[in-house]
Amino acid sequence: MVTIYDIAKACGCSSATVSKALNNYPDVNIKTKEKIKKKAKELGFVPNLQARALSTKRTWNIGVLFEDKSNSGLTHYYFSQVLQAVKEQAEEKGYDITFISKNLGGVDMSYLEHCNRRNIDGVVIACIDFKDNQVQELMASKIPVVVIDYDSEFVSAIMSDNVRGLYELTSYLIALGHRDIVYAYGHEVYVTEERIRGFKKALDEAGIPFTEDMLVKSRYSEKQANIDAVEEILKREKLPTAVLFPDDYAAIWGINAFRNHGVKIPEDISVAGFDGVEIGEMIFPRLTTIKQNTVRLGKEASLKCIQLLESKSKDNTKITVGIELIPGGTAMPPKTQM
Amino acid sequence: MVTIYDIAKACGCSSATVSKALNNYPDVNIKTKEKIKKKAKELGFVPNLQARALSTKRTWNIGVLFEDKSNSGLTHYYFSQVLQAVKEQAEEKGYDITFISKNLGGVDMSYLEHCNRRNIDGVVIACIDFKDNQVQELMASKIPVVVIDYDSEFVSAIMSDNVRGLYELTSYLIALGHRDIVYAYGHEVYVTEERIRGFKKALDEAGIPFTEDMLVKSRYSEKQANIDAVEEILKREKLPTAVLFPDDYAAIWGINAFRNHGVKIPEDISVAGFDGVEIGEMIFPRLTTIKQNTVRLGKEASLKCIQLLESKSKDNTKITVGIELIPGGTAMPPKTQM
DNA sequence: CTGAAAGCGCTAACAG
DNA sequence: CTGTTAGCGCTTTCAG
Repeated sequence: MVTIYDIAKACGCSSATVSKALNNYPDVNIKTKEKIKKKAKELGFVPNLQARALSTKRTWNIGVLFEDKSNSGLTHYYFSQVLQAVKEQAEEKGYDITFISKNLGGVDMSYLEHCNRRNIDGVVIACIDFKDNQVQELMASKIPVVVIDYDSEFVSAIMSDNVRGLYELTSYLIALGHRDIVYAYGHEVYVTEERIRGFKKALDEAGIPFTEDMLVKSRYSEKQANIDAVEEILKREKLPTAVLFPDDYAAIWGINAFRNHGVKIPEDISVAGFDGVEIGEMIFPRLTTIKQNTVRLGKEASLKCIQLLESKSKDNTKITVGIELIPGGTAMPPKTQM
Repeated sequence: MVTIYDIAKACGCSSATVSKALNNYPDVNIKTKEKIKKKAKELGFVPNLQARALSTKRTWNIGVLFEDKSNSGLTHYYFSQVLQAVKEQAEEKGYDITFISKNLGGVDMSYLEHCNRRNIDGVVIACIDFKDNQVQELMASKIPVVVIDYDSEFVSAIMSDNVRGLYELTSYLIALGHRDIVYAYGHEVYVTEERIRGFKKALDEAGIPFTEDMLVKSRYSEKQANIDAVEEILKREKLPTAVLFPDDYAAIWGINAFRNHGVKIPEDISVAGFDGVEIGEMIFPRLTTIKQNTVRLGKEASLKCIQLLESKSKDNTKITVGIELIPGGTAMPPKTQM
């Protein structure tokens, strides 16, 4: 391993000058600077980030906290896209990503402790359960934090326009002629509340009275929970003409469950998802859904996090990212059975 | 931030003793050890890994190099599963993951340089293009390296039994009665060569003469390339009765392409994929495929990497992980048209 | 413009 | 069993 001392020796100057030259400080003779840089390249010098971090208190590392209840981790159809965007944007700015987890190495350790051990410069949080004590602890810490799809007084947040998402989707179905719509909603978290709000708003505007049976409890990203939801719905005397699922993944299994019971989609029941991930395009007919802008969500989160950590501050800026309705073949006008 | 000096002061001992106590060295009085540990917890001490790394030359960080030609990154249906397993296993052993990339922060930087900057302890490589100079450079470096699905004299490798995968899949189709089988193969890399070998072996054993038109060039994980492959096949005078695609993702778009041309799957043509990821279950009928054991691949890679880095060595152990045939509704006996 | 020196937080001989 | 000391590699005053 070649250090700045090796370069200093080779150039006949001090390590301080080498450091300054390599970091492009202005107060170093242009000639010596060039000489040092040349020599550094020649010797194959690679700066040691640990050493640098020790003296600068900057690791150029951004923590990413992502845990979902279904435990899909990196394989999550929706979040993997967001994470990819977070990562790409961070890398573009020179930061590496470190996943924050509990129980590292069998020792259990809080998220905050993990962050502090690694001295990450900031954290992006995208998880389902923001009520988790450890997540709260992290948000309340001195570390710059950006959350995705959560609303808090204390941290910066990037969010999808969830209210509008469900509002547009529901309005679209209503426009198709549906009135008996069921929303199989996901885990009871902030995002879900927002979506339910959008759902009700659309009904309200269309003059359709909201009744409790329009809401069925389900779960995000969980196959069985959605199959169960379908079975519950099928027990009803009067079936709805449209069912909205928590996400695209859920919708696909929901559709399959309906079909296994002989219910035709979209002929008998219209179905829609949420997220707009590629699996919605793989099935036939294409899934009607709301596309979330995962790339923007991720990039904005990274950028905001970097902005915060570079100014060593925290704030509670909110950035809302738009959504887009994607009509597909799974939602059609209801059969006129009158 | 509380340091070992703070603890030392509070306990009336030296920092050296604190360090030893906290690291469970045997040569420290059990009483003082307990006192120190208690005090450390009390003060909320969190060790600084950068500082430790600087003196121990161990960062407890494993690099993960993953680049595929389709640039899907973390959103790759197959690799995200492998990565998740690598990550989980690494974390269980106390290691964090760092993604290795080129062009960090706009500056272009080789994979090796990225590794050296971060002083990662070892690397797991799972990429398509092992011929890449930078990948080769990394494999040839002093850093312990484990590759997934590649064969090299110089590094340890974990691989799926690709030969057997295509052998079993092809044999299965032959057993169903197919003789006119086309393999739309992916990028021309090691894994592909292996699979083609398995394909030919199966034909050979069944006494079916191999002809060049049984092979069609396609690409892994790329929608358009596989649609193109389908279109090329459809131009033929005599259609095959079965088509094998590079992976499940490819197979799904292949099936859709066939259907868009009025070709019924599996009635007119049988189709199979490779990988065994969940999307194969989402479509109807379920995709016939070969399931790769992504969890084992990932875990073994992590474990091997850790074993190497802990012994500060490199070797060229090969571990082969089995595959499993998953019959699905996309492959049926061919229509008897005689 | 250059360099000496101290320090970031921790570990690792080596004495005692 | 405990403490002194010298680094690990880099940055950062502060003199010169």
